[in-house]
Amino acid sequence: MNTGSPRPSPRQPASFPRAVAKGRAAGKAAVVTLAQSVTDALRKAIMEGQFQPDERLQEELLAERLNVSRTPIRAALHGLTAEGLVEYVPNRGYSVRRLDAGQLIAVFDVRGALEGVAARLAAERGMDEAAQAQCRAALEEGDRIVAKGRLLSGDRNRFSEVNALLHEAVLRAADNSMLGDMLRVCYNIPISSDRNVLWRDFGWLRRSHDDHHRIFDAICRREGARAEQLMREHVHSVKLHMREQIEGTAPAVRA
Amino acid sequence: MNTGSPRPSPRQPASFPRAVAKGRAAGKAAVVTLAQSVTDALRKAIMEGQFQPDERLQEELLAERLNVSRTPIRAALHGLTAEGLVEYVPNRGYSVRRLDAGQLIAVFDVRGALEGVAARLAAERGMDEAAQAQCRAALEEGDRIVAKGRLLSGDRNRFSEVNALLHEAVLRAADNSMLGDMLRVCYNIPISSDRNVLWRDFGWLRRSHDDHHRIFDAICRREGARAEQLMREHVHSVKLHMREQIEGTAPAVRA
DNA sequence: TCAGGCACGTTTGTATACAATAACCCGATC
DNA sequence: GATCGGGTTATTGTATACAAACGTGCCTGA
Repeated sequence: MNTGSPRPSPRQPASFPRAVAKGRAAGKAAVVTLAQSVTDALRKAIMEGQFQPDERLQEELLAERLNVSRTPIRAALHGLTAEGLVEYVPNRGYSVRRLDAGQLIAVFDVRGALEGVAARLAAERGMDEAAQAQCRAALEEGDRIVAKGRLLSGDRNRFSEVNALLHEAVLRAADNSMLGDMLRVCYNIPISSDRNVLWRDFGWLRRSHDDHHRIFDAICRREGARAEQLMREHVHSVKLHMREQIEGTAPAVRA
Repeated sequence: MNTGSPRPSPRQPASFPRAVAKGRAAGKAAVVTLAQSVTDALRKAIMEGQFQPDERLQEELLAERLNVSRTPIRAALHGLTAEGLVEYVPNRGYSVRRLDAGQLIAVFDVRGALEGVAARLAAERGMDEAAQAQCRAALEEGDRIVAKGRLLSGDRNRFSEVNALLHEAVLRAADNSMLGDMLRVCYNIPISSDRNVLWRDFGWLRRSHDDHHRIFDAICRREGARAEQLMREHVHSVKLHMREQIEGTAPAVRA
């Protein structure tokens, strides 16, 4: 191998919203390829609403902004299309997918069905010790939040995390990779993600937390049908809550 | 792992389209881009079993075989990864996804949930005239097949088509694009596709057809819960049937 | 004035060249 | 004899050049 020739490799860590972490510059080398970094960066940008719905995502423009070539951009857009965040028309390119309120709500029907099955499978298969421990810890954390009787400042985010931990534990216990893949798609829909639920109504939060307790109980008792039923109702209530929010606060849905 | 020679490429997929239809030369102009043609060709090849599970899909090799460059190949492989047909490891490339019997069966749990919701939504929303007509035509076709009292030669394929038409009509009536996307993924799993169900057991075929009648009836009566219940049981019976086949005929599942 | 068409520019689609990473082979060393 | 290390090779990752397709605006002609 000739090690003599100078190689101009003028790639700089670009900044889009942030820099696409490439190389092993910052901490973890978790991200292996540029295409993945770009995918993550774009996903984040879209989820954060940095692009308008229906806004065109021109390859060259994005490439320029992220200081990479069009190749990883294309790969990322392709992937995001599969994730449902982006739309694609042959010879016309990519654009941010617009989801009207109806479609958004419709996602919850899918989520309800999938998470319901996950709960049932978790109950039928049984949770291992680690998953049970994770659930118990999450539930206790939730208990502490609810016990305060009102919503303090940081509690919303913490309850979101608690919520995520529980659903994730159920999903893992279900041991069905396809289920996981599909639910990930649901979570990636910007607004339908639980992370975006405004846990501002304390009463509703408490009810939601109670759902969690009952779902965990059903799973531990190996009552599959009940677990499924509870989980579906749980997600359904999120759907209703979300619909209220959408219909109430008009411009909140810019997706 | 490598038994013998360092580069084992002794096994060539017997036949493979020598070249994908480039441009709009052949027949339909339905396919617009090469990448899509390649995706379709590869999907078909994988579904037909022209590649072994876990077999590596090397970009250059495929490019050579299909007479295109690596670029559309990469796009196709990326897409097929999202579809669940292909696995990807960074810096290692793509390979045909191996699904063990368990995972295969697990797909039906997902399908059951999704199609169940589709049936419920179809019932709640109501079917338009066109969809109803499609269903009626399909059901009558099925009636004719069942009326014969036994399975004639071409009937298996025709019943598969009837089956597909019905499920598709329900899906369209559900009017939930995400549901459609996800079910498409399920259908693409090689063996789990209904098209691969061996409709050899006439009694089972008749029962399946009867399910179809009842599901359609429930949808027409706008009985959402019943439609969902019936559809889930319908898919569940396919799952059981499939499991029997897998466990019975050993080598049928080379997955 | 308006319709049609042609030319141009922009943007995507594909091919190819090059860089980087991971597997492999072989030899050296403990 | 087994393991570690360097060098080699095969294969993927990225960049870039070029071709094709679509949209646009101007020009022409009736």
